[in-house]
Amino acid sequence: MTSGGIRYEPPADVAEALRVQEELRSRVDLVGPGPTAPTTVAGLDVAYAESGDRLAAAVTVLDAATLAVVDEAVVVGRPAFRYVPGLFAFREMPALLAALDRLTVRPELLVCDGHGLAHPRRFGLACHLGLVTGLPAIGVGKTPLVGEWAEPGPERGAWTPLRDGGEVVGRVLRTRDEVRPVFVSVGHRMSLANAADRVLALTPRYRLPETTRTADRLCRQALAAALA
DNA sequence: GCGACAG
DNA sequence: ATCTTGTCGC
Repeated sequence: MTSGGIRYEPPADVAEALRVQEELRSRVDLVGPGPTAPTTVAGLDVAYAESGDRLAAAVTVLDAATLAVVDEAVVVGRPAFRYVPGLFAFREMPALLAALDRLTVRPELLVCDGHGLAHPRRFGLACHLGLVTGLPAIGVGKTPLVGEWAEPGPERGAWTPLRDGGEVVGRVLRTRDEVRPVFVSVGHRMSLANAADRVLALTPRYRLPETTRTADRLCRQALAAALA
């Protein structure tokens, strides 16, 4: 049980969701620095049915050194909120927490498929998940939501700051040579530099972290099985 | 008012 | 997110 059996009620509407973000944002730990050599790292991802009314949320826990999957859990359910940019977390949170609850191993770090601080109100999915579970968390987005940046160098490891409203909210990080960069931001209890290091440690071969790749495969197959 | 907008 | 044809390359 990773979330400690945390209860999580989705908001009734957009106004309430905004109030919840406003209330929780101040409780995010932006100091970190978080684990530099974690033993286990979890990846979280969600797959949706084309009808849009069903989803599968998966969590995979990897041995941080070998990147082998040591635990996993997946739940099929319904989106808890309609998709609204900036309120994305409310959609997947209940299912992801349910999946986390089914883990046997409590991971030392959560790698989320979406942003953390790189969010219009500095409270993206990674912040929300980290805060609710109490675990260190980072966000790895495939496309930007907010901010401006300069193109990082072409080699793996190159990065540039992602800035929004004058503040650095993340890093645009190249995880593979000559491949489109990813957007890394702090979720909870992590420093930005450590978050970027952890992402590089999870991307020995592909653009996206192994954690999100394994979670992605798991939720897709679970959704297909559930719909069959 | 118009366009942008994680997954 | 999901749909979707072809295409380039290991």
